[in-house]
Amino acid sequence: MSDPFDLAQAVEPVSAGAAPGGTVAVPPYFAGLNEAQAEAVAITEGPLLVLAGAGTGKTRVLTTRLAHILRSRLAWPSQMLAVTFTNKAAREMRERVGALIGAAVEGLWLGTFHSNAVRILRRHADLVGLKSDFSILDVDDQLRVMKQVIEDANIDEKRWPARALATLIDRWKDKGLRPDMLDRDEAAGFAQGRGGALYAAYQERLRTLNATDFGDLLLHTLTLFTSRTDVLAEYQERFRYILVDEYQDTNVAQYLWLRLLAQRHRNLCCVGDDDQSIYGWRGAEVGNILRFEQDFPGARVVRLERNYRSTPHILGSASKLIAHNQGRLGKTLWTDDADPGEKIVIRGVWDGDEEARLVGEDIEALQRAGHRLNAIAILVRASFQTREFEDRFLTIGIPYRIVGGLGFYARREIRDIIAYLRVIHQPDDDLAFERIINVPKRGIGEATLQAMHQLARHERRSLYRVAGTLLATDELRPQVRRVLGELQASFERWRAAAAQTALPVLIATVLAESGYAEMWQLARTVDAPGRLENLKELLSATETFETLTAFLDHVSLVMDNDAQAGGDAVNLLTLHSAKGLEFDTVFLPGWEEGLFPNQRTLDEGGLAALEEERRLAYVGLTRARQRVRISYAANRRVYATWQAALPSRFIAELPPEHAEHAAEHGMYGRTVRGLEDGAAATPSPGPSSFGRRFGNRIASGGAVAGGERLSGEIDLTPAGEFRTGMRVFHQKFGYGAVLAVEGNRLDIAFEKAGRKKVVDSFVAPV
DNA sequence: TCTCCGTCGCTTTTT
DNA sequence: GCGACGGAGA
Repeated sequence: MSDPFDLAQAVEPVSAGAAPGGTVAVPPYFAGLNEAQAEAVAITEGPLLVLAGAGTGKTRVLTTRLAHILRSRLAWPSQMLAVTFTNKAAREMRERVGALIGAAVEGLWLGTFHSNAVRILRRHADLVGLKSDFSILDVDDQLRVMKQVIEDANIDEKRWPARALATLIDRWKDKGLRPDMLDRDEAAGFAQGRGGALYAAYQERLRTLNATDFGDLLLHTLTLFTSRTDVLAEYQERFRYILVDEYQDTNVAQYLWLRLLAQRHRNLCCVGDDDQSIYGWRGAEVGNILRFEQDFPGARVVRLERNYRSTPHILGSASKLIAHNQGRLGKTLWTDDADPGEKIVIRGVWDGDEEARLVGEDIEALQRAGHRLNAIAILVRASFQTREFEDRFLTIGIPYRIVGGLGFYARREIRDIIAYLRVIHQPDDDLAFERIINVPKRGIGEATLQAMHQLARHERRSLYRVAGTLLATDELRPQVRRVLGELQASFERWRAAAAQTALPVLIATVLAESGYAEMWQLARTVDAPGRLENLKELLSATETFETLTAFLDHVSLVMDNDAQAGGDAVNLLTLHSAKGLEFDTVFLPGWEEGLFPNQRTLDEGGLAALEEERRLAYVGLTRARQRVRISYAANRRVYATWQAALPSRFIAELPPEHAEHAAEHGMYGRTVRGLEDGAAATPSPGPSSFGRRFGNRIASGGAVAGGERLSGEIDLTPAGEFRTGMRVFHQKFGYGAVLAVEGNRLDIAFEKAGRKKVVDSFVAPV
């Protein structure tokens, strides 16, 4: 692997600032901060790492710090950059800072890495080969492009799936690596050494689409900063103070990005907790936070260790557990709470059904004791685990909500209609156009699309434009031509209307005139009414947007999980999406070897992966304010078959003085006998099916399909070589003679098919 | 172009 | 055990 820090080496290290630090008078908003918190707020100058343990008042410190800098007139809002990972976190911060200092938050650069990057990139898009109205692809689009690239390279997509390539490329982008920066070993990682070439082809394709994916937003800004020092200098000068939340989750690209921006003023404050780094599998580098003091010489480190959230028993358990990890910066959470609270309860159960039943009973008991369901959460390792609980809760009538899951904008009907809007906004958005060209069904099928693609590639124009050309020919069947013509006419109409129509009205028009709404009205599936509901919801959600562009930007960046506020309900969510949240009562089911820690993760990532799993357990425990109930089942259904399972190793890492096994049900005992019946006697159910398949992919050799792609010769036909009288061949219409040439359109008398107008790229001279 | 059927593959997912 | 996807046939 090449040194991911190549880029950094081109950059001066951020040196120690002579930090004046501290403030003179103590402003009122310092009241109530503990000593460490106050320090984290007051040290405004120079690099600062705030190690904020779970429940130590991190958000409060962040917002107070922001307010403090603004109040002290150290910087104008427009000179501050505050970066979060989620839109939700950004929103919360904006609200809380707003509450502290009022309207001055206007002008603050507060947002996610991605939204801040877009803001910069739109201004300078031309410098990295994009137009400023570039579109931001979501994962689906990304995958579709990837498939095209793989297909174009004549690689068998079965053997080398687009998914895998996408992951590979994403990881490169996470590291800040452009195609030209890969070293040989890395580039050879896919389809017998063609990974690097495919990456380059993919980037090229995105450029012609005037599009970026998520990783590009950062990568392109990095390119911009390193290639144009004048632009970089402008932003370096502007951002006097930079604040970063959840620093343990930054990837290399983000690190480099921050490092470049912070270079001038050196006032970079990063807040994070190495023990809560759980996104390594997505390219996050715990190393960033571990290395902070080396990266930024002279950095100060403040530890927030006083916990205001959990009971001593919970804290004691969490601390003991996480102590099993190596390579931590080390913190010890403490609380001066005199009441130790309830011990953590650990329960072994027979199977998933019993587990769900038990949790259900507990919740009912809590409910009777006056606890609110909103304050109860069930945190699972994998989302499919929620199903058993849902089933049970439906049966016994406990209201619940799934937190996370498919976000509003990820739903099919919403994506479809957004595709319509994207085409209205940017007719050249091929991916969007392709998505809806036959939705609802118009009879425009694969064959038509194929022809359009061929022509589009040949003429280097978009599908939408090409459609216009084809409509003037006999290339398409009359039926298809009519329908496509109507569609295009509709788009022209909508586009003309877009400028002076309110967004909800525009969308309603599109829904009605495209037949899309009707499609769902006629559908007699169970989900149809819900989808129509969602579309209605979209209408009201768009009311607040001034322009179509503003809305589309919002959509690409804010794949918000609409906070299903609702009434009082139990929360079902994954451990990953629980980070940053807290609940009175937390249930942690499924603590079994193979499931948690997850076997596949272990297979792929070894010790580092195990430690990340442990951090996940730590995150789970520290979500709880008052009580934690852990459970493990002796038998777990994995896909079709029953697997025997052993308790998670993490259970043994919980200290008996803080965590106790509930009285034996006698149920778990049966397991052991069950085990002897010949099922796997090894601890983990996992490695059997999971890991192996991945191995196959690497082991098996040749791709290659090739040969059969039609019409290489047609693609190669140079333009303008047709003359009147020339004899030609057309795939569909057969042989004929050219009667007239009008630009790229030919008027041809075919021997069998009669007189037709066709596009020259579909015709070969003979 | 649509529909039916067999095969494959199965974790987490802030943007 | 289930859904997504691709190929074959109507």
